Amino acid sequence: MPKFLNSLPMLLSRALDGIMPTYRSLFQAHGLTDQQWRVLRALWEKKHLTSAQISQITLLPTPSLVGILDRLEKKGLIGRLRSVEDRRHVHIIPTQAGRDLQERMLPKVEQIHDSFMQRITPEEWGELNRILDKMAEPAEQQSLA
Amino acid sequence: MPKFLNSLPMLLSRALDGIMPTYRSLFQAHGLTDQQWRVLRALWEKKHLTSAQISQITLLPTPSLVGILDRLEKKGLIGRLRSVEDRRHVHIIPTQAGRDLQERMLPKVEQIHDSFMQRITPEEWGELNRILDKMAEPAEQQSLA
DNA sequence: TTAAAGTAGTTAATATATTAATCATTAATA
DNA sequence: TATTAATGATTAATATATTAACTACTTTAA
Repeated sequence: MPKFLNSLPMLLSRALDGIMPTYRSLFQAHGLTDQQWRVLRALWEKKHLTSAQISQITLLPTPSLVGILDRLEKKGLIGRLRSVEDRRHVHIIPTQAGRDLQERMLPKVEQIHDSFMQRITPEEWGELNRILDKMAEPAEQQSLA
Repeated sequence: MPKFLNSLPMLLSRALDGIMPTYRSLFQAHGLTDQQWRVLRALWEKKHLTSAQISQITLLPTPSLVGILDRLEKKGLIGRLRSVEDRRHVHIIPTQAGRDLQERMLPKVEQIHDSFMQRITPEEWGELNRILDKMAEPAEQQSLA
């Protein structure tokens, strides 16, 4: 009967529920949501990225990005600039304030990451990555009429 | 620089993004969202559960459950019954239609689960559970002014 | 070169997540 | 027992996810 709790989605959700609050309290202390941080983080060391590129890196769906970018722009952390070569593209550019905020937050984010890493061995971390990527790797859609 | 993609949140998000679409297409074929299925699944073999109990089992936040239960109720899959002993509690009870739907869907859900299990060994599955639960297990909130 | 097909970003509609506040009810305590 | 504290569900406000549709712009191909 506890099969439900042992399902793959529940296992992963439980893990995320366990780790995200620690990250989130840091993000909130800097006025950001999880997703807003992800976008800033993706822009790390980049001059600019398109919305589609950010979506690919952050795994955030592009319709969600519209609002997320709106709010980051309103906070003065990024800017939007329509491309001249191809006017369909919009370059997302971190402002100086955006870069500063990233730089201030990144060490603390890495500190949290390290604290989680200390709970396991490097070998276990490698195993975790290997197993998860193997399970989630794109495959033929199975039929399920 | 690819440190971002190798973070724990991104690893787990990537895994979820990889597996959920397969489940989701099944849920959608039966007119349910991921969360609605989770609630039905939690009620499996139960006479009734309170909203708080469902939240604990499914990891769905109770404010979200209000709407989720509303929609399940509107579909005739569950019913709500205020407790007589303690009028603060509301019993969530699957209807016959709800039980029938669960029963029809469960084999296919397990089939999907099995298909993912076939990608790894039982030992790897054990490792995955052990490592993730170790990383996400509740600990002292770390300071992060 | 013009109509058709493709692309990037966005809007729209609905469902859920997050945090705080509220409401009714029950438990605890002076 | 009158008050206060605690509890369970809900509401409210804002942010995001999901799917489909749409718009402006580009590329392709007749």
